[in-house]
Amino acid sequence: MVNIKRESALTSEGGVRLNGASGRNRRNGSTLEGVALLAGVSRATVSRVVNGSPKVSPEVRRDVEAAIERLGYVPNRAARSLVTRRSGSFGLVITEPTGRLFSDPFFPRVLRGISAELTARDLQLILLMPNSKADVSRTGDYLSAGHVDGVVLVSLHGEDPLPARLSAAGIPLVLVGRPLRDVSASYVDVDNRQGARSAVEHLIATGRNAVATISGPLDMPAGIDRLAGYRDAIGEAFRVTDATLEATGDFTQESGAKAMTRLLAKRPDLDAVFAASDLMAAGALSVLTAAGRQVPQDVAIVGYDDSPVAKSTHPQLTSVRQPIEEMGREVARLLVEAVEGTDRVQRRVILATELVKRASSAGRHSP
Amino acid sequence: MVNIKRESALTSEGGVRLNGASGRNRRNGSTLEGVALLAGVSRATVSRVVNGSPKVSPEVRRDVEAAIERLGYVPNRAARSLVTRRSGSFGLVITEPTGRLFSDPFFPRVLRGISAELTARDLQLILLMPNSKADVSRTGDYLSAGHVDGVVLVSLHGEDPLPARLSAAGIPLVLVGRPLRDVSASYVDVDNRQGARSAVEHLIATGRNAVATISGPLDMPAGIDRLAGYRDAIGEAFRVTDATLEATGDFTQESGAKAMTRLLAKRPDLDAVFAASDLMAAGALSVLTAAGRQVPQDVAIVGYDDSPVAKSTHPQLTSVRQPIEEMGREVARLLVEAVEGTDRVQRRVILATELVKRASSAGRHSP
DNA sequence: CGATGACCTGAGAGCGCTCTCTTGACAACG
DNA sequence: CGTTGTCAAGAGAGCGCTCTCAGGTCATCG
Repeated sequence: MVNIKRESALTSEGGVRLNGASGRNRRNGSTLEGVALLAGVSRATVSRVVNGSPKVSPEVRRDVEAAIERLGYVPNRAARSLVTRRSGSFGLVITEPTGRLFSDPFFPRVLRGISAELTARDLQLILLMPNSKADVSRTGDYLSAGHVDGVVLVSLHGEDPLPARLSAAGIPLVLVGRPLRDVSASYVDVDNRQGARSAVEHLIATGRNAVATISGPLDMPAGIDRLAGYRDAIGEAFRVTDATLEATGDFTQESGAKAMTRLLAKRPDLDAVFAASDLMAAGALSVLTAAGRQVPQDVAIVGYDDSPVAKSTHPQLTSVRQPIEEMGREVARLLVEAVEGTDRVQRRVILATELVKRASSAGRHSP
Repeated sequence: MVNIKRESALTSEGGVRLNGASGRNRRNGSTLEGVALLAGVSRATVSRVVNGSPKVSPEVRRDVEAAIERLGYVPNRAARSLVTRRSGSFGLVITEPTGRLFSDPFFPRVLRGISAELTARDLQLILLMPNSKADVSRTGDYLSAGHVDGVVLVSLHGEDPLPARLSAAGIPLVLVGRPLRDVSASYVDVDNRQGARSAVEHLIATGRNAVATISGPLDMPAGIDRLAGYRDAIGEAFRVTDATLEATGDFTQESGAKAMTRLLAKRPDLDAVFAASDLMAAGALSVLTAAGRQVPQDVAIVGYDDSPVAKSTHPQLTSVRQPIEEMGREVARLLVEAVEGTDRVQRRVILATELVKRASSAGRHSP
């Protein structure tokens, strides 16, 4: 009795739906039930077809597909997600207030990489940009509530509470960039150390003897690693590193200019500078020019990031290019693996950089 | 009988859940049912409390809230969305292949504005960056399927099929930036025309007589409007505009340099340039310097965007600053209104710009 | 003092989907 | 010829939530 009543109600409803949108908010009226009715099969069979189950006979499959096509049926993600407990979406958390995020195209490029990979797999990216402490907490609530299948964290600061919270909640997590503190999560990074090293080796190879550096902030992995790479190259070439050739900035142009001023005061004999960002390199360049040093004749400069700024200075900056899109793709791949696989192995993927040579580091005696 | 059985089953399940995660994938075991059991009320009442219904007595509300707190209950969005037919999320579509998206911080800033506004309302942002024609089509499928409550479109190109498709599907739509073709959707834009006009008026006010412009591409609203603003100011000051003072670029630095070369050839007497982007201004600056013109003494320059590049040139560029975050916030507000309200009125919101004066346009005779 | 609201609260149906379990058909086997 | 196995397809029970209706409790009023 109950069954019959239910069925008939559904049948008539199905009919209504076929005629177009019934209630408000009903974007696409067709449901599994409607398709099943039209194809003359059960809901379960339609579900099998939609999800590509192998145990459906070819004829039935054909009929069902025709019905789906005719009704323009699209599965309701909410309903599916309710039972599968998978949302088909990933959270991307950006906690960078301003700074790097806005001063170079790093962020959109990572995004594009991640997005490309997820789109290909029919997965969605949910963007979260907490602005305040309260926001961070809410973001944590949201992510822990199981609304996403996994999380990408960008620009992790030391005291960020999110990684611990998420891994406690058992949510797959991948970081963009090596975290400062050791957190139990996979991450993808570019080889900052090797990138810096190759830049400095290039300067040395073109005949520079007093190679200074303007490092990034030493509380950020990118700052630390690029300084380490600089020291690697210097140490290998000259056996010793020299603190008077090192100054610290914060990746901004002003900080680069100030650091350059300090370096010139300490070491008027320097003949090359490796800056850990293009912006700092640009700042250094303006100070050098103002001080009457010719670039690259008197002092060579190499920047980092290969950002648009590198091409807007005069002379244009030699710079270290990073495979940022690829980094994003790799992050997405890692995350999907973590969600689908059962192993909880943490992975570290480090991508190689490339030195782009321009006028600012041309050899002393070359044209 | 059935009821009792059902209740008891749930009770025992509830117990299990209290002890922690039961099955895999169960992030947070507590449900409305569990909270109701603990608080000694019905599911419906808990639902009322959660959704802030006024018709709940203070004592009951207190009890329920305590139970929610104790269980760490978080509503399941999928279940809610299944019945409300609202997803609580908006799609953000970016169809810009490279160009502007990566050469200035416009995009992250808009994003931040949108995100701030949505986060405050507990709504989610789903990012979609179609890379190919096929991607665009899939994106359209996704958005039309009712998985989002509304859509933001950024950087609309002329032949983009999305607006028509979405408005046909009845999905609220807001555009970032005025579209080239007239589409039936609300949009938010900055006042490109007035921004350009004020820049040129500034040049004229500081004694320049032959003010040239390097416009953006004339198939983009930003390019068209900024040129119109230039002509407004010139027309008003001199009664006529002069085509020999106009050259077209594509917002990039190289195009700015080339346009400047052309302008110098046509009008060696020019004493000011308004470029429709900072990058083009930077390109123009390098050409002028190479040609032996002093900036700002011989030729003044004003850029547009107030991007980091504006501060990296020498001299630094006067530029038109746009309220980009605010633009994002406004977009989000419009969209939320469109979803919640019943009126389908299209709105156009135009935000004012601000001229940031720097050395590149200092008066001819000032220090 | 019974009737009338006003106000809370509970019962129950269902949103659209997945997935287990069962059924039914048919072939192969002893 | 009965038994067993195999495979396709259906029945039905939920997933967790919202929302309509119905009921129950009081204070208020004629």
